Amino acid sequence: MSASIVKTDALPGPSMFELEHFVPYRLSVLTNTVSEGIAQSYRDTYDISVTEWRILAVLGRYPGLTASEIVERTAMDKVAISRAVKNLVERKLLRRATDSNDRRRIRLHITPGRGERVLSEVVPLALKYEKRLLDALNSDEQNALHKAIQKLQARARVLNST
Amino acid sequence: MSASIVKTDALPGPSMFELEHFVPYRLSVLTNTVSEGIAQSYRDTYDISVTEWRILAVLGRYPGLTASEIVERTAMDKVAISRAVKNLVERKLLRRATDSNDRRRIRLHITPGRGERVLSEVVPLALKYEKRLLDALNSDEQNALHKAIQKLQARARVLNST
DNA sequence: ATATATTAGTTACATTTGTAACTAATTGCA
DNA sequence: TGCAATTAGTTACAAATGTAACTAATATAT
Repeated sequence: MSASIVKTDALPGPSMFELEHFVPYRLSVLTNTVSEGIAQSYRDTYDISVTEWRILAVLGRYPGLTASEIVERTAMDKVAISRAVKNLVERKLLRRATDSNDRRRIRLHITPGRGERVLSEVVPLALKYEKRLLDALNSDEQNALHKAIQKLQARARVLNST
Repeated sequence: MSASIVKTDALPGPSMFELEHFVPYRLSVLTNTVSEGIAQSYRDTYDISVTEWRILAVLGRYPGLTASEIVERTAMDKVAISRAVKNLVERKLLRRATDSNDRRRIRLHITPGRGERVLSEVVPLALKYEKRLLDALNSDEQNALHKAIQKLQARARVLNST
């Protein structure tokens, strides 16, 4: 242990600012920690990125969505989705089907084989992580969290659009 | 508006999963929205990345930290910090000073000129965004949020380490 | 005292991500 | 009809990020 002593006080005034108390920063650190933890739980066994996992998850619930519809639903970037879909199709986790009414659109489905299997195995892992995470909060605290996320998300959208 | 009707129901069972209700996902979307909003508020005027802004903020509060000490405090990557510091030094927002007791270490200080000025202008922007964001919550809800973030962060750290 | 291990920070390279330009199909409207 | 504008998705290139190897300085152990 070295003897580095650090001055921990600085000028008061307008530039006084504690990053560790700054909510956007704390949210960012928390999100990164959680994402990293969940990715850990499936990355080694299945070889899936966060984007890929989200696409599988949303297509599991809403089969036949197009890439654009996934964009609308998930706030992910359309290029990111294009790339992830390409990869998932190559690995036979997804199947493409051109929409016969509008041949620009490509409907996406999880393959009955590999796709369904991977999804059915990864979903429980994700839910288990979420459960163990939320177990840190009692029921009231969980409700408060849900409400806070919902309200902050709505507010942030408004702030950014103006 | 085209006539694309989408099946919105899927098989029940273990793979049934609603991404939009999944807390890690909701946290991620919220964090991205908020980060984007704050970055917007200073990116155009000052030319600063999120990492650079965090380094300035923490050095404003704790002058003379080394890069490693910033790593410990901020959960940012040491390579990211090295690069950002290099950039900030080139732009004369930071000054390097080799520690005379341990010449591996480089103490970092915000420059009295440009550095202090940029920090003193960006801090209020960030705080203003935070305030407008948190105004979506009443005082009780804000306290609940703080508590939730703190507890979840602690839990996530534990989950990831095991 | 000297060899070995550790620590701070940087650099090089590969991978990922973002932005903009592009192709193909469809729509709107003159 | 036919031609401009829009939409879906991809591709190409640039910028950002991550991983690992590296240099320099210090600490440790024999």
